[in-house]
Amino acid sequence: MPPTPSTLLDGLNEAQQKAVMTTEGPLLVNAGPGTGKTLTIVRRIAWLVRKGVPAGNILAVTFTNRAAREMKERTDALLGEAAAPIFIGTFHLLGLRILREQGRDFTLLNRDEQAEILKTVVKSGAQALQQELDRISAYKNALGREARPPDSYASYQAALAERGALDFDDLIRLPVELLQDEGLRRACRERFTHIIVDEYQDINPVQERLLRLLCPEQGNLCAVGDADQAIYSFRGADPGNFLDFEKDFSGGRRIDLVLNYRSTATIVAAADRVIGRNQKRIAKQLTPTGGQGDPIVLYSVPDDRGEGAAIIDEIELRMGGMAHEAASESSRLETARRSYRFSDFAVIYRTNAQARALEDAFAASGIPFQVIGKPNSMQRKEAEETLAFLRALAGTVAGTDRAQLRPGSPEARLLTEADFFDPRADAVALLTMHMAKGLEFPVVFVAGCEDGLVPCTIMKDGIDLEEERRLFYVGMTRAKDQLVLLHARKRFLYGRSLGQKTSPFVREIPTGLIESRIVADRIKKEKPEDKQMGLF
DNA sequence: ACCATATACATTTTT
DNA sequence: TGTATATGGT
Repeated sequence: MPPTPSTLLDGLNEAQQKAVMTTEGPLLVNAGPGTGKTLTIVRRIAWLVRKGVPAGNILAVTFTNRAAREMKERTDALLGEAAAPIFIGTFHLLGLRILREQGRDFTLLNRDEQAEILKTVVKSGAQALQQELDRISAYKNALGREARPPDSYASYQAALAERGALDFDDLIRLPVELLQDEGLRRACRERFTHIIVDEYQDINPVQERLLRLLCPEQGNLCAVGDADQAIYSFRGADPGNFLDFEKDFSGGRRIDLVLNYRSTATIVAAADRVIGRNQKRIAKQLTPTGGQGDPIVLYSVPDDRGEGAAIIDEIELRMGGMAHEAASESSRLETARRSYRFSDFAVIYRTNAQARALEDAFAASGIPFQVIGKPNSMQRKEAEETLAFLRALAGTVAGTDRAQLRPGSPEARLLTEADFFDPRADAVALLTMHMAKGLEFPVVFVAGCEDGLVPCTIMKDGIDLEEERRLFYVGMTRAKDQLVLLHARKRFLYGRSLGQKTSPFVREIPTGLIESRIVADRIKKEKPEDKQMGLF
């Protein structure tokens, strides 16, 4: 029995209900971390259908396949067959569909193929090629805001055209060009009468333009997101679109989702205090619904090896290591008394370079772990082959329920490694703060909480301090039960010694919410046998 | 074509 | 400090 409109509001708080029921006109849903954003979007879609909006008129766009898939599965679960005509997908899939429907035929290039083609028109090393590709991408996404295209631009574009090829950026850029045609624009606007955009704070100028073309001035555009989690401006995303939404869409409404269902009150209070320091934001007070929980733990460790050791110690303690049970003071903690799986833990860091020392520590401990991120060049070929196979498989499987996907087709090419990541694998996740967005874990370790790394100023000065703070905020708010911050008093990174001071962001957390633990420097002349014994 | 050695240089990256 | 590319030799 399909749910009636009233059951679609069940279990939602007042703000969520409003976000579901405010179906006409521009609407900004300002949704803090853990506030039930996806639930709200899915109920809104179902609500629209139950209110009589033809399912084919609904457009829901996201940035990642993962988010799109989750949204699609949950919508299907609510609506069943009736959900089929709803477009739920990434910006790139939307662009691809528009191009296909307009009769455009093309092959879609992946990054390596782009580099191959660029290599035919400019002579430079692999690294320089990658940089040039980045510049080309930035230019395309800036939509002419950038004054001059990079030197190779014209010849690169000519080389693409010669081969009838498009790159990922073209999937958004070209539809924007096509939609300059008034007839097509009108047709699209009639088709998509209700638009929902997830992670709106991360849209770039071309994506914004595309939305403007698809949606009339006072149209039913529902922008969902959180300016406090805007972490991709270095890539051309413009959080100003989110902040200025109410100005840009006059008569638009705003609904704040502030009730956090994910984290303990301690974690919410700490994160809220930290992010409150930012100026460029829509102030909202994130409010916990859960219990107080344990204090945030701040470890001060001698160096990066000590950091790995402390993390492993804490994990073993929670996995019921008998050796720790009686000895450790930590067994008093609430989180120490619960039972965990390895996949309940995540180690989050600012730079990939930090992963190595942590990997070594995990490898030595025997705790299963997986580093989520870029494969190195050695693994890359292998990964690419596996990926091609999986894409082909996905093509045949998906092809059975929808004609949306053939092996090797451009649509299959939109799938990435992350889309085949098996979340059931019971292993500790090691990942960057960027990769962690949208995920949650019962226990989160944030490694490298030192000045220079959080915020990350070692590479470049003139960083965006507020974006760095948002990153740390994203990291903190991934934790459900327990947040553990680690600060190495000494760290070697890129051949430089750094990390004497604790991260200034950590110092913004009220002291009452933090419990400090200091691991002393190792005694200089420790016998090697003792160290070995200590591992077992 | 290959291997050894020099040297430059280093974040984050949804598709 | 490491890696990845550039170079110079064979």
